[in-house]
Amino acid sequence: MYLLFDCNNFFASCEQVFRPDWRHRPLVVLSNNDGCVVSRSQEAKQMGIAMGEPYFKCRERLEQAGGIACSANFALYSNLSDRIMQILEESLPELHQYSIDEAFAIVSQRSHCDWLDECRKIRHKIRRWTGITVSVGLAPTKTLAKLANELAKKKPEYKGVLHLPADCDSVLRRTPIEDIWGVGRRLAPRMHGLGIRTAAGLAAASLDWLRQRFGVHGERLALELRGVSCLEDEPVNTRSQVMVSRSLKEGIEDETRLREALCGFVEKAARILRSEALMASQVYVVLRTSRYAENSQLYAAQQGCLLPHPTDDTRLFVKAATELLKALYRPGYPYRKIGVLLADLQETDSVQPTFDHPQVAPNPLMQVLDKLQREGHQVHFANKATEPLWRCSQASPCYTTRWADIPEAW
DNA sequence: TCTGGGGTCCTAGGACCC
DNA sequence: TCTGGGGTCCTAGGACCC
Repeated sequence: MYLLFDCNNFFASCEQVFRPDWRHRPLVVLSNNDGCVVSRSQEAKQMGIAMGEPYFKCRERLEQAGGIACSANFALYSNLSDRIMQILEESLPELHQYSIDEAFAIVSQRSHCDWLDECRKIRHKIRRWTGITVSVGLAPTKTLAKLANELAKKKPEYKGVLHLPADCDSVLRRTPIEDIWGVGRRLAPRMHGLGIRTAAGLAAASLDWLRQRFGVHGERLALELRGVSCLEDEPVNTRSQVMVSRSLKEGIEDETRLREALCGFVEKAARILRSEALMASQVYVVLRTSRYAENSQLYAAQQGCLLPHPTDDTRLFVKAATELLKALYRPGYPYRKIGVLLADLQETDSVQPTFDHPQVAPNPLMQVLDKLQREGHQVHFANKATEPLWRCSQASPCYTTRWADIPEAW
């Protein structure tokens, strides 16, 4: 059986933990550049503010309702996430974190009633210890556990915990197809067109027919809904790419300013790479104007290159990225997004030496640089932009990760 | 005026191999 | 005139997720 723990309104809830005066009010957390709504309190949801909605479209409504908007504060969210995951790990035999705010546990042996009871206790503990409310779904497959979790969140009568057995046809009949995990904005209309409107309809469809039209993905969806588990248990533990990119607050045409922004992103990406003891042998640069620009002002391009050998040296990445930007850059466009992707990652330990590069080891200069930065020293490559080029107007303090920001109680 | 960032997996098609 | 069969690897693009 799978147990899925998922935090309610996670980013919004994190903000409310340290601001009791923000509870029971419409609150939204904004994406980078204060562009889109990425998390909403219950009250904001009730106002009809949609997930992913551009902030400028709901700003006035929110302000009129006395609501609050915060810029995303990932230092805070990651830290609270770590605390919650730690509680789960201590309480459960096999846990796989799936995202910043959810984790699957795989359990067996005891009855689902025992586990329901256990989940209620864990839920209570997380609430007491972190201030965050989680919902729990229990089911024989991950897809059903997702559905159980959604229902546990929405329907107060379940009090945050729900078990769905393999034969839950009556529930599936009431579940629209677009509410199923793995059915997105493309698949849903296609399925509707073929007469599949509910989860029950999908579960009942012929596997061969689904395979033909939707590939292995469609077949797996149906099996999972029937209670036959067919998704991977083991998450891929080493990532395959590191990306750092931002939308810029204003269109930038100047190549030098773009390069400075890019170099800052390369530096950050390389630091992430080293913090996970990885090396990369491919570098990509992406550059684009606003997606919403008129055709004559629209430009989007991406180009990559292969490095002579896997490395974790920021200087080599900067050199490659700078050359790629030179190749991609076309004058006359107001660029709104730039970023770097490090790919073809390998664990430093398992990189093969070659005749040209017999010594594979973390770059010592980079190690020193990382150490200095960890200690709070400001040491950077001189080609990096010094002013942030994106907006982040109203981030909350880092209550749990920065000494100066620790809240006072009196 | 204003529209995020960072991932994964699958598939089809091309290049190449014996 | 007639031109196989069975593979692997890589990449781009499309779909999904939070």
